[in-house]
Amino acid sequence: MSDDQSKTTHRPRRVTAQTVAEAAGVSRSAVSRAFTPGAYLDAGKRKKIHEVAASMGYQPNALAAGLKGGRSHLVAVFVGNMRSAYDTEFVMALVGKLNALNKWPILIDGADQTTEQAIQQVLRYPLDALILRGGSMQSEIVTHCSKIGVPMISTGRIVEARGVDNVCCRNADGTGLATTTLIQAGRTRFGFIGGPAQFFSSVGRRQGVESALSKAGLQLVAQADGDFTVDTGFKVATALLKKHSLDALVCANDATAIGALAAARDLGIAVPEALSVVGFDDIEMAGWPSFDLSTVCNPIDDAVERVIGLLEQRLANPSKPSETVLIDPYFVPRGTH
Amino acid sequence: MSDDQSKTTHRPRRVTAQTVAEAAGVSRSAVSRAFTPGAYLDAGKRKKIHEVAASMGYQPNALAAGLKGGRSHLVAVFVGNMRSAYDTEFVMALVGKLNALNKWPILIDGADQTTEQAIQQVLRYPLDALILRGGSMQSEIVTHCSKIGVPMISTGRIVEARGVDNVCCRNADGTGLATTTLIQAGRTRFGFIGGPAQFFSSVGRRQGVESALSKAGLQLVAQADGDFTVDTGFKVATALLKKHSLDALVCANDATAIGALAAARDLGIAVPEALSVVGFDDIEMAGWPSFDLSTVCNPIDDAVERVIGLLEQRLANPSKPSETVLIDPYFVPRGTH
DNA sequence: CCCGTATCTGCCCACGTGTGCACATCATGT
DNA sequence: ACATGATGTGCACACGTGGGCAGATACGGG
Repeated sequence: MSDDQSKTTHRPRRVTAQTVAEAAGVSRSAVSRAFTPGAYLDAGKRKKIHEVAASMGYQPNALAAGLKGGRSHLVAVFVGNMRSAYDTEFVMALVGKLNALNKWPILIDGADQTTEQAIQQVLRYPLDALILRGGSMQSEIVTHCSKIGVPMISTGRIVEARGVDNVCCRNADGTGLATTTLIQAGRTRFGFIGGPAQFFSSVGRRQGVESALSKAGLQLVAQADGDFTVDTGFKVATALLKKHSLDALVCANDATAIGALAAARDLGIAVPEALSVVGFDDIEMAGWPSFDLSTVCNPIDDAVERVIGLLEQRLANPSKPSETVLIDPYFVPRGTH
Repeated sequence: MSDDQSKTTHRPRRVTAQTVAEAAGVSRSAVSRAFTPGAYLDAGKRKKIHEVAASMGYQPNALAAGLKGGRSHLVAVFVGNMRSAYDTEFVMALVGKLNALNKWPILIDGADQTTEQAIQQVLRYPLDALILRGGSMQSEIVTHCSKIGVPMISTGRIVEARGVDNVCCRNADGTGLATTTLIQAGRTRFGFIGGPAQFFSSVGRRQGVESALSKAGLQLVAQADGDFTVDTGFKVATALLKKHSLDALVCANDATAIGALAAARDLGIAVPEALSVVGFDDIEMAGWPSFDLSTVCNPIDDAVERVIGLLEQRLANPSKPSETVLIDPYFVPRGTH
């Protein structure tokens, strides 16, 4: 009796197909077939099974199903910087799309110190894919995933490796576009505030500014590195604007630009009359009335759609050659230029 | 031969313990033990196995392990509103903590139309727990989870149901605190902008304002409902400020307050000289130089820590009675009051 | 030499499912 | 009546792992 009690109360064991089969008076196979679209099963029996299953709260165990060799429907999503508004907007959009596809995103914080260990642990699941959003993934991990056959899709940073698909914005084109627009409006004394020096996107965006200026016979008056945050944008822009006389400030992302706007206001520099400020990404808050920031749209919906598309193609054909999709950014004129 | 080829190339099958065992010249059990801390195994043999495993990229399959009856280490996280800055900050913090615990968060977008279906699908996995962040979860789903024995932890909204632990902010205390502070500073003509009318947190926060005013012999001059976004905050605040002469505006969250700040500025109302504006949550951007918003901190780290604590307790003792943990908010004085 | 003990290892079962295969049932055409 | 095809169903296996159980080996004491 003590045994019975411990069995029935201590472990409220999950209801299984066998239990449902007994309750419905059919074989376990029939239950399995009842939940498999396209399987041969008498319509009446299928209905009966579904009723019994619903009353007992039965659902086929996805773990067992995934074990059988099919897809696990689990997708790891590695987020380089969870503090960044663009990355979070991106991830949230991606999560919605994956949910709609019945793929289950496991989120991993890439900024944490224990990330490498976490990735190792999560790779114990037979993942359908690993999606990288920005960040600086250890190449060791990429090699590992490639070895165990987990397809990877990188976005925001191009990873040149076997089995890695890429979706990335034409960063240089984006800042080039913005710079050209400002030049045509008569700006000549340009400053640029980047992200961390080695960051993929920061490098591309800087090049875009320099090359557009160079085509017009101009060059950067001043530049500095930030870290993609508002606070640092504020500090770096303050220092830059105090030291140099600029009439245009191109920032590597919107957060930096928003910091720069506050800096200009505090220094009494009129935007956009005396100074144009443009950002990059077009995060939601760039359009808020408080900022009304002119920026370069790094279209999230496009990118997410392409990521999803690549994922589907990859799952349909695992040996498909790797692909790199480039997304076209476009200038969004608002009130700061 | 064609068979061989299809086996070796078409399906790059996952490397299994059996393969490693053969390569290392040991039994499959030995491989399993090599990855099980505390299991009897010759130290040298364990080392050898680890080396071989590393070279082949072997990791024990977590699906199979979870199937065996232990924990799956998967935790579903249901996010009511992915567009809300507070919710995203909360989720990101939660994700980091779960990662550190080797629990794998599966994110589900609660705002999507297909949410109910998605939840049903994800419940096919034997989840360790389901964490609800805000939103209005169908009670049907709560009942279902309770039936199949998946523990739930709700945060941001108190769910009274069997098997649901709660972590929630003392919303009324928070706005009460802010209101009292403004009264002591001499404010008398109060307005309040809430969230959607039926929202749990909005109701509590409104009550806090009304009760604090009532204690001081005052009452609300004007109030309206928003939807917790900046844009709507701007519109609603504009309407409110045009119609009524207020000297204090309490907003149900920071986004609404940020919209209200822009509205006041556009209407030429000086903040904080002629009007105090306070928000709720203390999201990161409330502290940005552009806003410098006085607000009520709804401490994320505290709440996440309590959620994690409840999760650990629940896993250690599944029959532990449900618990409701209340978090104390506190006023954060900045530049808008 | 024998026995007890401590340490190590292999066999085998259970976990819950999907599905190939063989078989059963039944309607239909000749 | 019999062959044939269509439709439905149960058996049994495989998926990859953890761990219980018993057997093997080594070692030391009597």
